[in-house]
Amino acid sequence: MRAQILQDFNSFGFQYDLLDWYYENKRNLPWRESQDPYKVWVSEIMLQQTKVDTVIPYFERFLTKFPTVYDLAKADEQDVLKTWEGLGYYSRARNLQSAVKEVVEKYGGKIPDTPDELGSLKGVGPYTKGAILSIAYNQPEPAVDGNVMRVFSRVLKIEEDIAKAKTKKTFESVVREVISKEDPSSFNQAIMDLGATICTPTSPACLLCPVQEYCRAFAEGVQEDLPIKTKAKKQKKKSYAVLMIKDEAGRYIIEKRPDNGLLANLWQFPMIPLDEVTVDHVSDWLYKEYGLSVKLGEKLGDISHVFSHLKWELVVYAAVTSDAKSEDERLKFVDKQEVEEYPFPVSHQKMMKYL
DNA sequence: AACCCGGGGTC
DNA sequence: GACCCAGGGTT
Repeated sequence: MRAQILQDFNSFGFQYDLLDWYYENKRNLPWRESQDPYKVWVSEIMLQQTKVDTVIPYFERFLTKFPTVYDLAKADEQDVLKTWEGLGYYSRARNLQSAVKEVVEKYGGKIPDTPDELGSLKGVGPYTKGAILSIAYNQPEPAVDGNVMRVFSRVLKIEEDIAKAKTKKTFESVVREVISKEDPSSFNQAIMDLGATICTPTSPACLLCPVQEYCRAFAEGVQEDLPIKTKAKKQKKKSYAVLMIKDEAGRYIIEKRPDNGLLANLWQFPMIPLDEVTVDHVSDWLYKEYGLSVKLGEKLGDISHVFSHLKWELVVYAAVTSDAKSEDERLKFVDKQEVEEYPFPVSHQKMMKYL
């Protein structure tokens, strides 16, 4: 079945030309300055669903703040989230720290180099496991991500839907056969560089491609039609009133989000779901939920924020309270300067201009 | 297998 | 807007 796909495919020629190109053209990236498994790990987590250019400054800051597994293991989670602020998918940061703690406690600080041990760490799935084993430990393991599926769907003209889990397994077995056994680290990184710079999603630069002669899609002129991927559904809309509540001492009220689900453990200005109450009952809702007495002020603005699976429509209001504290554990009264010490989602950073 | 989980860049 | 990105966890 799988052998069929690779029938008449010149794996050795492909490897040679790909690696030859990579050694001459590889990108200089901060996590490529060594093969330190910790740096490779951090970079791979940050790069999940995130472009290289976005990651670079975060990676530099993160490594400065948490240079070793020991530094990250002992860090305060809020501090870790603050360093991750703006990067998105915040569970990545929490899972990473949790896994690093396990590495320190269970493996004496040495990052495992076996598929089973590595794959059992929180946040380390099939892709990241393969990436660390190949890039840091030179093992011929597949690391199949979007780039790999795009490149090989074209080179081998694979027309299965890459959104399906089964298709990903097909690519894993393909890579397992095609990967260079001499330099698997460079091979996997070469495919990623190729996918990012030449074999791009739209208008690939086939005329510059080092493996053009091996590409079945190019031979037939169908490279733009691959990979085949079913479309994502569009976002559900949710509306909230957001209150910038000021107390009589001039402090603002912020709220810690729950420790699971969307934007877990990040902070925000209190939000009132407008599918539950209308704007004129916002302070009633707030009193019921938090025991807080608030007087609604003027409207400050509208903010729209798109996530991968939902869309927030936020209406921001000023508000005042004569309460000076709250029994509710979630709430905190902080002055304007202090707000900056807490990790906020980007949607709420957009309202800081109203402070 | 389907859904949840961010944010930014591009066309 | 729609799509993409060095995916993983949960149900």
